[in-house]
Amino acid sequence: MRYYEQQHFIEDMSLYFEQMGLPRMAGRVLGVLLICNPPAQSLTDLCEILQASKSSISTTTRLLTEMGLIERTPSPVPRQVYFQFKPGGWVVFIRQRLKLWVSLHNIAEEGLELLHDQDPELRSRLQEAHDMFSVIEEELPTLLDRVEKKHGG
Amino acid sequence: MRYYEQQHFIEDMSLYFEQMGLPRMAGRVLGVLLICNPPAQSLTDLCEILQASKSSISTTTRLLTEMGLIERTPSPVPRQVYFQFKPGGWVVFIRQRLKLWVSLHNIAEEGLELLHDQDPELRSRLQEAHDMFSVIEEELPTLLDRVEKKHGG
DNA sequence: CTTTACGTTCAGTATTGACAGAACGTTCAG
DNA sequence: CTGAACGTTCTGTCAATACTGAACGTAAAG
Repeated sequence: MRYYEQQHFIEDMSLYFEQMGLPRMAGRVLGVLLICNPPAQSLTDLCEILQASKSSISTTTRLLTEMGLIERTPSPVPRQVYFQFKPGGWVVFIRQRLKLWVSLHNIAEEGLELLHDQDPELRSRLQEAHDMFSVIEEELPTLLDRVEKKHGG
Repeated sequence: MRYYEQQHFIEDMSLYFEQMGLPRMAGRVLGVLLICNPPAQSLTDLCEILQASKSSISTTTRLLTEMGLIERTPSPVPRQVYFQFKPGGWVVFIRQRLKLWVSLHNIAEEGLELLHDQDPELRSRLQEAHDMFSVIEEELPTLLDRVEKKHGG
């Protein structure tokens, strides 16, 4: 029976989201939408599959939509909202996380201003962060563009 | 007065850690250890500066030590434990976060196994994740090595 | 026009986890 | 040997938040 393996996958996604500081339910919903067949599921379907309330599924789908990981699809049934994984969603997702990473870039600058008249040895603590995120901020987007093109083309 | 700007910096670090799904206190302690002079502070000092309890500072320093962001230093005073920012800590930190990112790589593989007999169109949802993290996992470490050498050498 | 099914939003509940306080062990000073 | 200062660990408490249930609005069906 494949059911338990599917459940396991969904649980892993849940755990992943938790470690990223995101709601577990978002991981579970995304987990379903990554392995389900057909790929589009209605909100009611998701409630059924995950044994969760309409409200939590509704708010979760909204979150995932804002994150660019899922999208609404034309519904085959009137009055039902269908969702599916959004192609290219992973790149958007990582771009957002990257943005979070490099926000430390600004904080490091803020700190360096505080230490502007201090010994370079003291400033190195923050200089290190500043330099690293400069490199990452510069290089990673092009790296992601490469991935994007590979998939899109 | 520079006090308020320092407080602002510490609060920004706190917020940053929160967004990364880490304890705020860890951000605050690190914030202090990034701008303090002298760079090494005792646990008692940190309690004083942050107006926090010994217990929370103690657990937080342990966490930050495990994360490779701070380290204990030889104490100038007996029976007191001194901490400072650990040179190269930022790279270690990002390496750990990267590890978290690419753990999705394994989850994607797990999912692809579930869909091994399915249509490629269905598998593309996970294939996209798998490919992206492959690239990141391959390229980012060398990028970080570059940063490390720049600073270390 | 009425009823029903669906999704959204709001208020309430439960759970998680961050932090404080207390108790303990250890080490230095007197 | 006694006492005090320090750090760690354990337990309890409080706050944040994820999730549920109920009320509401809406649109289709009969």
